[in-house]
Amino acid sequence: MPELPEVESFRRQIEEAIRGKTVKDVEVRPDSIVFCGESPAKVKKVFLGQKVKECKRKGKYLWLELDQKPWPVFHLGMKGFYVIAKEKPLPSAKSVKLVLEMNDGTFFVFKDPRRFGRVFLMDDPLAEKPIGYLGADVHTELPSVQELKELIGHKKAPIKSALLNQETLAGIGNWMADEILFQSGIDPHRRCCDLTPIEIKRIHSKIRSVTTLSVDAGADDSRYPASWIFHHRWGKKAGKISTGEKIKHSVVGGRTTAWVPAKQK
DNA sequence: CTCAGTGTTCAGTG
DNA sequence: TCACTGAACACTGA
Repeated sequence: MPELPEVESFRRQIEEAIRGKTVKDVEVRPDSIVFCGESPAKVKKVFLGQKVKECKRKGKYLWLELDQKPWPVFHLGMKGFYVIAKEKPLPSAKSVKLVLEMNDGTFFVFKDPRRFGRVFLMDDPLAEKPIGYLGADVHTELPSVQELKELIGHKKAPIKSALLNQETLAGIGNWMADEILFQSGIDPHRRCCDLTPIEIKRIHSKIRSVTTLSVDAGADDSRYPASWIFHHRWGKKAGKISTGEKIKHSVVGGRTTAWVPAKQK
């Protein structure tokens, strides 16, 4: 689920559901991996009795600003998600990591079936380790074309790897990178330093449009334009885009990559 | 039964 | 030292 559009969409739902409310009860399901070694008791103490002032995001990280620090910072990993509910999850509910009961009876639930997600406790999320090293957020602080050129123009890595690198730009994941390069008409294997200024300009424009469109669609992929490769990239057998050209799959930047050789040079 | 996957980190290489 | 690559991590579903 979680690339920038999905995380931004969760952020908005979370603000809507629990902003300004106070945490009345906390259930932490012990998991030293997801909670980075913090004890359940400590995690519980961070939330209990605190008012949620804001829910913020940078790249794929999201955090709650509470009355007191430290603040909880979440990363959804590959399969993590949040649920806003009116009822408490049953003890038997699988992959639940954290449940917050707010003072109005709303429940905030964090689930992570694959345990690649993380919860960190931080005093200054924007300055500290993972988030502090992120590049500019492609939704809220997209660099100019010129800045993008300076950021990637000299790199020897494939353009797809550069787009996936969160220290270069924050928020793009596997499907977004493929979508951006598909719409830019650029082969994902191309080295950054071989791209022309015109091509970098095209990539810049598509970073903006793919991000904006998917965020505006609330990360509901059924609302993404029918022309997007997104709708066809997973059917690995005989995959074709809407105009009939064949989709090829290869590995770039360590990730499965879907691209259309007939359209991407 | 085996393998890939909407991600990140870290050891290893040049 | 730096840029880059590939494996490891944990678990589910095809």
